[in-house]
Amino acid sequence: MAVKTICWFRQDLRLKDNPALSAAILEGDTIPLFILDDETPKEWRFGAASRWWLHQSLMSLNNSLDGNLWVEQGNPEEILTRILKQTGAKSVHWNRCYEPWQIARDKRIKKTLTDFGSSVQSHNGCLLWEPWTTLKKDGTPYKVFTPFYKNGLTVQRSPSEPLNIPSTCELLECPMQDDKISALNLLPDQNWTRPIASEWTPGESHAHARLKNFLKHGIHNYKEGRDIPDRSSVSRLSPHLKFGEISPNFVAWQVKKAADSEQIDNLEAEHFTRELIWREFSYSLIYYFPKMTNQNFKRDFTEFPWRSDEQALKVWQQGKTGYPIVDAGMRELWQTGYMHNRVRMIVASFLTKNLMVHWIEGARWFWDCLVDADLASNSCSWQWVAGTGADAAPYFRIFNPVTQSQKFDSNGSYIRKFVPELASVPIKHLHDPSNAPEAELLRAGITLGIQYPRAIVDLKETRKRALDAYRGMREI
DNA sequence: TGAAATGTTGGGGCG
DNA sequence: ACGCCCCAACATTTC
Repeated sequence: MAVKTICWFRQDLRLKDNPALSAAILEGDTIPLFILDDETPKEWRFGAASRWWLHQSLMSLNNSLDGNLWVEQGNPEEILTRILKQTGAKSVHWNRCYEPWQIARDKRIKKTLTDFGSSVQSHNGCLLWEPWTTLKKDGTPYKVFTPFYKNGLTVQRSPSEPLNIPSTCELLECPMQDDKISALNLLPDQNWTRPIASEWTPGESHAHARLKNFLKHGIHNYKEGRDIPDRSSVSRLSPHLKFGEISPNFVAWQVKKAADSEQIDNLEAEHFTRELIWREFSYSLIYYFPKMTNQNFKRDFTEFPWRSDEQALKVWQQGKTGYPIVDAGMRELWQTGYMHNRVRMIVASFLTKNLMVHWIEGARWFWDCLVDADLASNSCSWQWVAGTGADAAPYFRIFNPVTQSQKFDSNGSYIRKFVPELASVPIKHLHDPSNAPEAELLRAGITLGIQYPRAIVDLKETRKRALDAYRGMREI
């Protein structure tokens, strides 16, 4: 009788370049398993957009596996033990996860399964460089990005030839019904009005298509174009990476290949790779500083007088701040489950500095809305903007949403797309309608406070307020 | 992967 | 021709 083994899929919903899957298949008849984990801490359960994505991604994976994906919901420790018993499988493979609660969970499961007599092998399918390989010479983790990046490029492993989709895919037939994925209840209810589905197609093949398209078009102007929210110069691979529909190794490998063969410019390739390494840096940070997800990395911010302003938070969430670039970003997020990176920085600066609301509130809202919500990237990036993080922007670096808007959405097309009520406002006043002459707005069909809100705060005043608070905190 | 305040320079208008 | 002022353009400092 053939050896049976389990490949436990978690955040690696793909066949290509999947070390755990390849290892399992090499070992014997493989049971591809996904578990919707009951143990995920409540505050980090997926929001509706991510659940929608997960549903689609599982359907796609199941399809690639000829309908043989085993799908379960509950406590993975019990489920794995049960399946081992039930099938007589003798080993389990998975790709490592790095969130603090996942590490604790996996450690426990490994012990239980080993005690049970099964072998357990974990693999690296989610990162280029695992945290324990990126330490400084003195054995401590990097807290600054640039040295992390530079050292990494010279010392860490280069992307390796991606693993192929196992061709001799011996899968154990799944005994369950077809609607097992639907039974997870990941899809939203009837009131769902967000046009996420028209914006995105989850799944491994679309992840590959997106990368291919990016390497053909977007990357050629990446260095400049990545800051223009209305231009398609960014890869938009983030949700695919988050669910592991594509591996960072595969992405880095393709970029390197294209650069080596001079299909793309070296400089553009570097800038894009740099962003991939930011992701690695974030993973290293939460691995060594697991409290980053809930607490300021910089301890001197402990006493910072964040304002608890429910009303302001709500207005920000709804995209009704009266600053068009902020509102456009927040509405893009709500409607599409995504926000362009430049705009993420602008809205985050606005929330944490102009409104002086704690970054954790912003992180939670993003977590709820984003299809690419990733605990490491989300926590570290929020802390970066707020000035509380590792190698963060200094607190006094406060974005002016009007200036940023003029600079990066100079023709206003991003604003007009997501804040359609302002479509007829002439470009001269589009970035800051609250300071436009009443008559000009009226001609565009806008009365402030009716069709579009008046700015909720004064930029100059709130900037000063934030700086004073920052100074006050430092003097303690 | 800022912005505002302040400082410096240099050209042009003008008496 | 010269000094003076204005101010844009750029540089530096500060938050």
